[in-house]
Amino acid sequence: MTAEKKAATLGAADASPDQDWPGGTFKKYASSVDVARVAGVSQSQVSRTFSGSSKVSESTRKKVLEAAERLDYRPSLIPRIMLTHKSNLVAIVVGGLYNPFYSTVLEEFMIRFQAAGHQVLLLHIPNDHALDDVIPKLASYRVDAIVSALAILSPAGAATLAKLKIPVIAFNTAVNNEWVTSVSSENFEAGRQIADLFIARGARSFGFISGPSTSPASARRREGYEERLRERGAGPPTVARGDYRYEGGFAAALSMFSGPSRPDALFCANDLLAIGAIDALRERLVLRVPDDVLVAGFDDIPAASWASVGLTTFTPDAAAMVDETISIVLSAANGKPLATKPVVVSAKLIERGTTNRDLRS
Amino acid sequence: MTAEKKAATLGAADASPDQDWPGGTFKKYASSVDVARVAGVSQSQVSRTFSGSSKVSESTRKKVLEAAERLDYRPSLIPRIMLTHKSNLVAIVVGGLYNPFYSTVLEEFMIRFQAAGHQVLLLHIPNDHALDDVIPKLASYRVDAIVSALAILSPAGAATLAKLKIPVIAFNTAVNNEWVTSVSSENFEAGRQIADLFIARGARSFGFISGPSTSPASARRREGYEERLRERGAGPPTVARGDYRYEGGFAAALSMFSGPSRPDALFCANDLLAIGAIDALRERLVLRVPDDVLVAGFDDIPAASWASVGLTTFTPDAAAMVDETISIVLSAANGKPLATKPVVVSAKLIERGTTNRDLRS
DNA sequence: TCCAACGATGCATAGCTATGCACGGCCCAA
DNA sequence: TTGGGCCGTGCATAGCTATGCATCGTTGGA
Repeated sequence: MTAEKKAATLGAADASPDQDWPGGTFKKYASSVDVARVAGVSQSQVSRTFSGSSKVSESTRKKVLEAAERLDYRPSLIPRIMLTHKSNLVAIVVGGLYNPFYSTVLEEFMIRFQAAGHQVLLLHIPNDHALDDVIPKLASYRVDAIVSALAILSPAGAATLAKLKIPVIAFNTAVNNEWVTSVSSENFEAGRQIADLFIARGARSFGFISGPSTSPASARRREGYEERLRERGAGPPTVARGDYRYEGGFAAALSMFSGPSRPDALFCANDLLAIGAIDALRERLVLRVPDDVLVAGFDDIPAASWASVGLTTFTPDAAAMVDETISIVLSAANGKPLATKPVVVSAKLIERGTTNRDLRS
Repeated sequence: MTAEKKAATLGAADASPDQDWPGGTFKKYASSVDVARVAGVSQSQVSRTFSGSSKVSESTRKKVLEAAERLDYRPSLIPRIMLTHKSNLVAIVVGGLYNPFYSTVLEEFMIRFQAAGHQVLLLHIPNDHALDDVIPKLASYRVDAIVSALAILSPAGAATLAKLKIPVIAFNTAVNNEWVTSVSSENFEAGRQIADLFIARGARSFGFISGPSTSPASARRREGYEERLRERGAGPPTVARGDYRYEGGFAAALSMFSGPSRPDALFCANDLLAIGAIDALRERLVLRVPDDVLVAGFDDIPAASWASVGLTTFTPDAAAMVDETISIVLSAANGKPLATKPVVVSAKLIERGTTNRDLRS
């Protein structure tokens, strides 16, 4: 028993690491040094055993693994982060999870990042003004990249993030600069497609329920919708503002249909708005969908395919968006700025019951 | 310019930290040493400036902050973790986010943990057999606590987690041992309450759609339901197995109502199952809810209060559950085992349209 | 005027792992 | 027998911050 150097040698007297230091510091985990002492080898060999290096003999490996087992040793990643300047941590910033679309995307992200050997640090931001509060934390944990799944990321917010000099991938937002790139679904084209579908179904007057005024995705969907309506010679849509939530769609539809112009086709900036609007039409205004009003949304959340809803909508190919994001993150190594153009993935129209009627017949 | 010790002195020649070392190592962030060099003070004073210690003069503080600004310096938390054995990281393990209840809870957690100065490491586990894969990661990142928001955590899984000697709080699961404690909603009592409600509404024959067979929450809800039915002299409920998803409720209701016994009151282990069942009844079997069948669920997800659904259900007081969990985590310091009994928070019955009919009239 | 007290500063070190380098032993070929 | 690889091992150090301790200069009180 050679316990001369340190007064307290962990594992020499007792195999349990739960003990107080003479100095008063509390030692929670066994270290590679402790394992080395118990196994009777050098710390180097412990490290090499766990890093899978070949430079360790079978007998040593066995001794090390036995000692590690006894001490419940698991190598810490923390020093490695210090040495390599890579934490393998990716931060995902989310605004709200009330929209199932974002839950789905978040789940997909987790699975993919974990498979790629990264861990996910999750941060919540009530509004993008609060971004400044979390910036220091992001930097302090030395995250390798930041994925912003905020519905809205203002240019100012993007600039704040860029100051960190950490690669940022913004989801569904058009901003991009040296450090921020974006991955979005095809919004403009979807707006055009739905206009064509409504017209093909015989609609004459049109409505649009938007997301928050600052949401670029909502704006693009509306622009495509309006452009195509104009091209086809239809009048401009009546517009009401929602907030991407069920209640917003409900209220917006109520006010829109109590006004002078009652559209017979209604495009909503996302599915939650659309479902809220449908409920307002059916349950409060006693209008039939699709017989009186055609309705379409965007996102293809699970509820859109419920039998009682059957909402026509767009599937944004979330898997492809996540794929693109991951590959950008993985290629953005060594702290160099991103050299990526904004990525746009297609959104596929899924027609269901809420547009399944020819209004002319 | 005294740059004798190190060949490459960051900030002495150039204020930008983006440069390659002669040694080849890439330096991504400025360190406190770099700041100290630029500010012309010792590293200690830089550290003290940022830790808010009072032992630093106004002039020094100013010089330090200026230099830090120029170098984009943000103190790293990594060395602190090494010194204190506390990472301020809390891992949240989730199984699936398809159930909006878990999204809501997760969001609540994030907000509360961030407010308490912790960061959230999010992990996804397809099934609790895969727990073993993430255990090493959890240990390697030295998380302070683990919150399991898995719908199901088997005793074996709990034992695996306990081996880590990290406090584990299991959500909605009854297991608990020296390292694992649980926070659940009142399930048994809810089952009893809904039996009383059904009987008060004049129901005669009863049904239950369960979650996965291994879910303790589902089992408890059923037990309370069956016990109270027995006490009130009603026959045992017809039971079908679902999987906590909409599709499972839909299929279970179809099969149950194509069988010999058609219940006129149906309790489902969660809201998604209930909504699936309602859609099957209304859209496929052309039965009316609540006129022909009363239906109730559990969780009070947002869709439960949609006008088109109006589902009678139980609100599990997620806020209280999160509160309890957080306080357990915060009190579980210094690697000591938990000394907490399982916590049970109440669930409040919310009656809506799907039970709003007296079947006798 | 002298000493105590205090405020500010710098030095040195802990904390843990990965890895370059040197060294010792061994085997094999010449 | 000898020398050149080669395998395995240990030593020493980088990486960054917090903090106990010693030092130094200053101020205030006796």
